[in-house]
Amino acid sequence: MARTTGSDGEKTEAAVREAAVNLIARLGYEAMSMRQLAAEVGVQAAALYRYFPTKQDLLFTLMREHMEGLLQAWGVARPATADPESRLAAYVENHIAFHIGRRHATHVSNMELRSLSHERLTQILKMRTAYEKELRTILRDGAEAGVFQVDDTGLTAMALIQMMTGVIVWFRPGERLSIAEVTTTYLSMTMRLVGATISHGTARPSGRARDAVVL
Amino acid sequence: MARTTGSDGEKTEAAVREAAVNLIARLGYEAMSMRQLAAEVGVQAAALYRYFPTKQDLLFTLMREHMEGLLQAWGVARPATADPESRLAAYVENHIAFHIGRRHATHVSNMELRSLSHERLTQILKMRTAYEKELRTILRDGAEAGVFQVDDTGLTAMALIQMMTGVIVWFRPGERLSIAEVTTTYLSMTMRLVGATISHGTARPSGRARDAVVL
DNA sequence: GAATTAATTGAACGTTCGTTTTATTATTGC
DNA sequence: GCAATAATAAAACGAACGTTCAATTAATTC
Repeated sequence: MARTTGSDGEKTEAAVREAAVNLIARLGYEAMSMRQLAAEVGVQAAALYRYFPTKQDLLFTLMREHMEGLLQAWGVARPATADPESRLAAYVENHIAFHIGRRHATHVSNMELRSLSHERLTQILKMRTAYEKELRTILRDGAEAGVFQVDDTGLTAMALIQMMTGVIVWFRPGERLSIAEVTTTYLSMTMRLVGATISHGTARPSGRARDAVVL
Repeated sequence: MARTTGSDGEKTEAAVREAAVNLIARLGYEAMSMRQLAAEVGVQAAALYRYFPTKQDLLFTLMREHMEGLLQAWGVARPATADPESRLAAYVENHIAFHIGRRHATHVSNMELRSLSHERLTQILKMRTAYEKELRTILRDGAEAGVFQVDDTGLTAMALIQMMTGVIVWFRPGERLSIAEVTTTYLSMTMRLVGATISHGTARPSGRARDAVVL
């Protein structure tokens, strides 16, 4: 046999991407074989090479598009406000929503970096650094404005991102907590962690509280 | 050739363990071949099977001993005090010190769980859960005593552990920050995150501050 | 110093891997 | 409906994989 009835390049490629994200997230990139992936799509292994020249090209494509999506999502969600607290809240909300919505892809992007060539690793890390820099800027602005109490901007940014991204490790949709509840709790924890004097969306308690949260 | 002069089973096994931790951390379990590991040790691949019956047995041994070490370290560091703040501080300090000291082993234990059989995965997760439960207990005690402000004990415990363990991703000994500095900063962030009314080791500011950090 | 045991080599086994090549069939454009 | 093109199957490639086995030599025991 050769071309099958109803076969369509676009649909096959989309099916390959989706199956690849799921399989790599579950088994790991090295452990997933091209034959396994092909079987999941309902196709022979050779057919995959019409869409991705090598296995690593497939991985890189998934990762690059994930990072592009993350940066784009933040570009849309980023508020016009100068207020650091609102910006931090928007960052947290966008980060959690995006990562919960794409748990598998996030897993792949975080866990399989070592399977990329040096050049491609650099490309992905560049995007990641750009995304993290956005958070550092917010933290620094907040610290300079006196609304955040931050010992070390870089370290705090890393701690926050690790904490937030960690959601995908234990969160399962439909279990005890809803996405909204999780987001609310993480927002509270974030605001306390950076020593914000008020919580986002709450009335300002007129000043006196600030010093109390200073370590 | 056969047995080499000066060969010693104990030394070889120790060398295999050390090389395996480093190689798996760098390349991943699936990507590391037994021949590669043997070469690193300076031995033929067949010699490895004198010490570990299969590749997965090797991985499991590394992980189990890592988790046992973590639980044991906490058993030693755990303070006799009932004071939740001191206990939390001890937990954070022990966690960070242990994980920075064994970055590679931690990497392996966190990233290669999916390469274990179901039965062995269960064993490792049981130990991990026991360790995490210690933190949840501290947080609950603190919340009940009114010295911590915690929305959700389980969620907060996960967030804290993700945050702290994340240190191994970016921390490199000898760079900008010392272990002591990192620990101090993480301790501050932790105490703020849980809404502790005072910081560990600082004089108590006589009460009035507590409400200020409530979200 | 002979017998036993410990430690390792070297070669081989069957399997699976990513990938390439060639042939074949479905779809599309004229 | 015929030519061109798109999408796949089927088979094969050499390389690498985890693992086993028999042979061999070093160290230990008596």
